[in-house]
Amino acid sequence: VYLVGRVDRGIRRRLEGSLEQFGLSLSEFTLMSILKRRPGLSNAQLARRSLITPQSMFDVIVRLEARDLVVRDLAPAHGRALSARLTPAGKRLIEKAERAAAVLEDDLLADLAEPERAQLRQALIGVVARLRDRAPESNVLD
Amino acid sequence: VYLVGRVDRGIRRRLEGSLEQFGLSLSEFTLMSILKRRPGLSNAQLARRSLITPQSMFDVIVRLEARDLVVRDLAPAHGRALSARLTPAGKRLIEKAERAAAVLEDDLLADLAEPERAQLRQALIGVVARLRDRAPESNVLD
DNA sequence: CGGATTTCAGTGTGACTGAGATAA
DNA sequence: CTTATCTCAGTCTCACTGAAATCC
Repeated sequence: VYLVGRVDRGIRRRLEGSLEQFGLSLSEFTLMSILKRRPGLSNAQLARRSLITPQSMFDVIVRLEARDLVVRDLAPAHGRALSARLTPAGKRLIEKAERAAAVLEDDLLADLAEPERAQLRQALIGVVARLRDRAPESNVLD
Repeated sequence: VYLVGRVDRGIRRRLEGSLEQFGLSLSEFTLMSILKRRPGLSNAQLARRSLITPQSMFDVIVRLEARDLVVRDLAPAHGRALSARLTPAGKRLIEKAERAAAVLEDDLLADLAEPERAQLRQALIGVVARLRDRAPESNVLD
């Protein structure tokens, strides 16, 4: 249980150090990284995906919007929901940042061969799924 | 990379909720859990093990000391270092808290059979080791 | 003196809860 | 009316940096 905590704190410090050259915090990096793969998600959807509250996610989005790395427009036919996506500048920045992150990840996983890496990834994805299942307001569709 | 972050945030919320019945924060729980297995470690040693600064660890220890869950005495022949250990009350409390944590962990790993669990554990331990290697002041001996 | 440790003090980020406005 | 969203405001815990004192 707290092995995950230690790994997270360690990665956090390392990755934060590596991301500051891009002016990105870890939460900003994470958000942009999700948005790159799933453009068009709303704030509420992003929050559920990341297992944080919509209010917390909102802070992150606002900061990135102010820097013109993210834009939002009204989601097609869906209440007040705002659909978020990366701007061209945002895309360029996340590409560079992800390359730095990949270097770090590769270093941390140096002891593991490819099949084991995939297995680790799968195991973690499984745990995330379980965490979301058990969440107070689970919304599997997002 | 950020899979770990998501898992950690999810576990954090869940575990914090489950630990508050014991009046323990997650960092307090983690410290006591380490101390149970490795009694006699100093503040600086505990900090290195947990990948946080000695100042941060200090805050946690002070709180637990005030509640008589942890005591410290001068380490045998080693400068100013104070050797920390659990009090009987501390031992009783961590036993109960760990049982609650085990239930949660079991639930999260429900999809994985025992060999895969062991493999996941080993992979994470490997990453922690790598993180400590790369740390600014690595002290492998602790 | 130098290195490791403990301790005190101040800071700040990132998440949280609570409350209000708007839209289907 | 209910539900989901977005938004604003305030709070708080945790770890951080900086600095000082102590001990081989």
